[in-house]
Amino acid sequence: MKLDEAKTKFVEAWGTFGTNWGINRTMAQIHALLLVSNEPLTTDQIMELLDVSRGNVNMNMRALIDWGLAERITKLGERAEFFAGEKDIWKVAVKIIRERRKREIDPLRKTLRELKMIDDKEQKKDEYKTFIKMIEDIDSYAESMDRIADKLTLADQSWFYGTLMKMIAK
Amino acid sequence: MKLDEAKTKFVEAWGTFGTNWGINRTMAQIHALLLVSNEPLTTDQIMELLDVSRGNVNMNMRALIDWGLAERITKLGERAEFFAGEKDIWKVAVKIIRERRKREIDPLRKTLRELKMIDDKEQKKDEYKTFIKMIEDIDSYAESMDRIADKLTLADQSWFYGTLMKMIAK
DNA sequence: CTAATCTTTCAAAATATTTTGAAAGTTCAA
DNA sequence: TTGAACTTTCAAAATATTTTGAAAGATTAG
Repeated sequence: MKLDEAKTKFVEAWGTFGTNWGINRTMAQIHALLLVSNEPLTTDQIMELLDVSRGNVNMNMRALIDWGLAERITKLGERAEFFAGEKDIWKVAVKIIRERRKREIDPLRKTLRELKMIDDKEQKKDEYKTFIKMIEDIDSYAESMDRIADKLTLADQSWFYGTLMKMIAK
Repeated sequence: MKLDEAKTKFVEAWGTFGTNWGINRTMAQIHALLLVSNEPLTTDQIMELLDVSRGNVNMNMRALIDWGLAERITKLGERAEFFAGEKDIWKVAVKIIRERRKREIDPLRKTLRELKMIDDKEQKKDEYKTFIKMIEDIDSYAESMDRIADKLTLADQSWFYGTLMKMIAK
């Protein structure tokens, strides 16, 4: 396989994987494109390379910037904006974890807290106890995941690959 | 809030969260319904309670059984099949992790392996080195996640809440 | 065997999500 | 100012996913 071919395949594949973890295809493809590009790219270049519309690039670039996965670059003497991708895979991973946590864990825990507010008079029932036990089990698990996500997010790479992975080792 | 009200809210909420982690709404709602039901339910009961079609219940029940989140129950003297949900939240979590790993990590690593097969003559280029470095960084991170998922999946609850969480503790 | 009861399938319909593209908005050099 | 170059917005179109429901397939009691 040629290098360029591999890069193209990478962009396509990253787009597909993105959809598996809640990132839309174009957003993931733009991100992949920035990852394999040596130079920052303009909106027009991205439109051309991915064959998508201007609006699509614009919206998804904003999302990428919002996630911290891309940044705007202005070049002196150039009118158009350029975009560069975060190339440090560790940082990319941390940012993705952060967003997923925000979308997947936080709202879950919020809802669980609300569900615990049940009328006093019903609290004698066995059925109540079973229900609350389940809610609390879920929340306890969610809390653990939250802590793990937090730790991973703040940790540095060497703690992760060293200390943590040694502990996890088979 | 009344207990029944809370249960209904839980079913609705679980449906919404499901979609955030790649499970469709009905599948997650059926799962939630089984979680809050004291007795196993029939297809007709689920149709009635969730107000969805027979085909929908049937397809999503199969998926739940496939994931190991529900099981078929036959009652002596009853013609219809009943379904019960896995109530142990720890086991539920383990099964969800297993499926997500299968969908999110395995195919990624497979693709990355394929992308490394680049023509010899291009391997001198700096551009090649940068690309391969990135692919390997991603794979190394994916491998770590894979190991963590594996460990979590095989671990027992006490190791998770005890040993691991102590290590992660802030 | 037959009919009643229950389960499964899948093409078509409904719904949800993503993408387009043209118009409006902004910025800046002249 | 003006207008060229660029960015943003968002309603409508395209696409993807989920759901329906009726028909076909199984199973069992009689």
